[in-house]
Parts: sequence; C-alpha cells; structure tokens
Amino acid sequence: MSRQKLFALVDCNNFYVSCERLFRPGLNGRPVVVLSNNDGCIIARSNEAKALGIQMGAPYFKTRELIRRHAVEVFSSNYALYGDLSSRVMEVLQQLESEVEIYSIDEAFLSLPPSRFIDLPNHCRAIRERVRQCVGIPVSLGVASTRTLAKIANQSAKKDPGRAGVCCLESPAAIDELLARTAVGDIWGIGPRSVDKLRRRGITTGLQLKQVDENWVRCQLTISGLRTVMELRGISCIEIDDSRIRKQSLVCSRSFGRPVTELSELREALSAYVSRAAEKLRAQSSLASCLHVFLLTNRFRSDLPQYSRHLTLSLAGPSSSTPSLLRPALKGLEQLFKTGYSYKKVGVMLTGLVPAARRQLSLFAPQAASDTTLMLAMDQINHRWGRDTLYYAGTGQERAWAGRQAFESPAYTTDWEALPRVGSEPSGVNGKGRLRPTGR
DNA sequence: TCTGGGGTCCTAGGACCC
DNA sequence: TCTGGGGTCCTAGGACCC
Repeated sequence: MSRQKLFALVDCNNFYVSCERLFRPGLNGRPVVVLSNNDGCIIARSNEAKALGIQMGAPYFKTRELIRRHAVEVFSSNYALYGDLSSRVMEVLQQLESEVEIYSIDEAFLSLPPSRFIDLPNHCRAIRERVRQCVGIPVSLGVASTRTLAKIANQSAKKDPGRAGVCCLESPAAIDELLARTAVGDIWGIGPRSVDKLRRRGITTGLQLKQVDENWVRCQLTISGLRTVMELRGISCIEIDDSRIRKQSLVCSRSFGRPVTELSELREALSAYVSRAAEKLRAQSSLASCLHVFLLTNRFRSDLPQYSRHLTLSLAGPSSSTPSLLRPALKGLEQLFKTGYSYKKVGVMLTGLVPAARRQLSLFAPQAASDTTLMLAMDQINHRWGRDTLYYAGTGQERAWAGRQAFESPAYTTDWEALPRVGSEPSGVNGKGRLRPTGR
C-alpha cells in the first residue's frame, strides 16, 4: 500500500439525464437525451442512447429521425433542476470528506487522507451509496495519486462492467495496464489538436504518452501538455483553484429561436443579456471595467452573407449597475449593426472584474450611489419573488427572438408550483406545472 | 427550418521602460 | 562602418474543458 495522498474523482453518471429520470423513474432503462439551449445539440445521453450511436454534441435536427425511430425521450435543458441537484450532491460529498474541490456541475475531486488507504474500494462504494440514498443520482468514483489518473480511473469505473462504478488505481502495473488501453484523446487536457500532433509522432495510447520525451512535449504541447505527462507518471502538478469563486470574466449570450434582422429586436435581446450579466456580477460582488459586445450571423448558413464583429468598450469606471452597463452596450450595438443580415446571436462579455470592496474611485466620474441602492432593491425583490419579477422594459415583453425550449421539464425542486404530486392529477397546469406562462 | 453557452490557461508579440 | 540588453505589462488568439 502506498503512503501517497490520493485523489478521488466523483462524477455523476449522465448527469442531466439522471436528473430528468429522478422524477420520471419510468425512463430508467430507456434511451433519453437532453438538448442544449435553443434545442440545438445533444449534450447528455443515457447509456441506451449512446448504444444507439447518438453522438455527443450532434445537432438535434440531424438525429431526429433516429430519435423518432427508437422512441428516444427528449428534454430541453433545465438548469434550474440540474443546478439544484448538483448542489445537493456536492453537499453530501462535503459532509463525508473534508477536502472537496467542485470542478464542474457534475464533478468533484476529493482528497483522501492516508488513513483511508485501508480498503479504499469499500470506502468509495460507501460514498457512492450515500449519494444515491440522499439525492438519488448515480455517481462513479475513480481514485489515483494524481487528478489526471483519477479522471482516467473514473472513465474505467463507468465503462468497464465489473467495476460497478468504482476504480481504484493503486499498483503501477494496474496504472500501466489501464493507460495502455486509453486513447490519448480520452485523457484530460489532450484535445483534438494535440491528438493530431501526437499521432504524427506515433503516439496513440496513454502509456506511450507517459513515456514520451519531455523536451518534445514541452515544445509541442506547451507547459500544459508537460503537466499532463507528469501526472500520468504519478507526479501531481495540476491544482484546482476553487478558492477563486469569483469569475474573471462573465459572458451572457444566446442563439435566437429564429433569424433576427431588426435592430429593435437585437436591442431587446442584448438588454436582456446585459441585465443578466449585471446580476451575475453583483451576485459575486464584482465590478466590471470593460464591456465587449458581439454580434454574428449563422456560420452554418454558407448560402447567406456572413457578418461577425465585436467591439470593446472601456467603462468610465468599474460598475455593476445595470443602466450604466446597458447604455454603452446599446451604443456599441448600434455601431456594430448593419442592415441586410440575418443575425443568429448577440452577446455581451464583461472583463476587468474587480471586487466591489476594492473599487478605485474616479476623480472625475460622478459616483452613482443611488444606482447601487436601486440595484440592491431590485436583486432582493427578484430573489424573493422569482427572476424577472422586476425587469428593465428595454428587455422586451414578447421576446419573439427567444430560443426554443420545446421539451422542458418542470423545475421540480425549485418552484412550489412544480412540485411533483402523489395520488392526484395536477390540476389547471399544462403538464409543466407552471404558475406563470413561459413567456412574459 | 433546425448546429450551445460559459469558462480557464498559455504563448507570442508589441509597446514601453530604463 | 558602427546602432544594447533586459525587463514588465497588455492583448489577441489558440487550445482545452464541461
């Protein structure tokens, strides 16, 4: 038994699909997929859907025939549900282990102390069972001496029958055996570009990558690639910085449900995204110094004229007030806008984020204290009564440009009106359990 | 007809400084 | 004919991740 510190990667199985199944147990054993925003691409698949050959990221409209033929159940993404269940899973993990790094909505790394080295597999099975019991989401665990190896172990825990959701890589022989069966493209940090470079050098497996010349990797795959190689060798050198809860940049952007040609509609959409971005900014107590607006047409429509521009604007001073971000954003949009194009997407990115507490006051710009008070009141009202209870009129009433979400499930766990009912038919709601209409 | 959204890190090169 | 050397900071773009 090694005395080295170990990492466990806990990964929720087919997370979005598992969330949908939680309240529709009849879907267990059946093929299920979840779509991206605007019902564009497939972003989650049940094992049964994977077995049908449905690819991750495949456009929905290209898969529709296959989906119809096999009666695959389809869902629009429901982030209210997934976000809530994710935080419940993480909470359970935090109760069980002292060091938990939340890596994404469905993954967390645990540090297992040396005392745990006794019967590691049993310990992992207990964690798995606890999450299943408390939240109902199935998870898999991969354990190894580095995060990269833990990721690889986790893939094996999921894929290889007989592992039953747990794979502990303890002996060097077990590590090399698994690496020899792992394609370089399946290794965390090795993307398509790196796969090409490695293949040209004759490297296709994890074991080959582990043995590659360091200088070559440093030159070809940069320091990031070298870190991955060191991790394969069992030297831990990738840290997860979850102390940085505050983002360094914020983006808000969506594809339109249909082509948009009018400036008035673009103004509404951009106003909505700027409002949302400003809310996120205030939620993490930051101010933005810089604002980028972008506008683009549908790049897949090669038969239509293409347009894609962005504009960077420095703000008079760091701010998180919606109106002080809206004004320059809309001015920027007018500069970007050209008639005669069918637009697909508009968006905003906020950068140069600084903590609100460390605001650098300007000698010249007027300080808008009233704005701060107003925003605080607005955020409190929207928190208490639900998003968009109060909103800026410029974000529009009808929102005809909004994306499609034809297959959305109820927000079972975050909306009183959407609570599942036992023993009686839901009354007066169209199966979606919503009090308010989906639009405005 | 229909192809997601939101992040991070690294590097090279330019601007600028002494 | 000859034209330094070494820094830092910023930005755009590439690559990758979920």
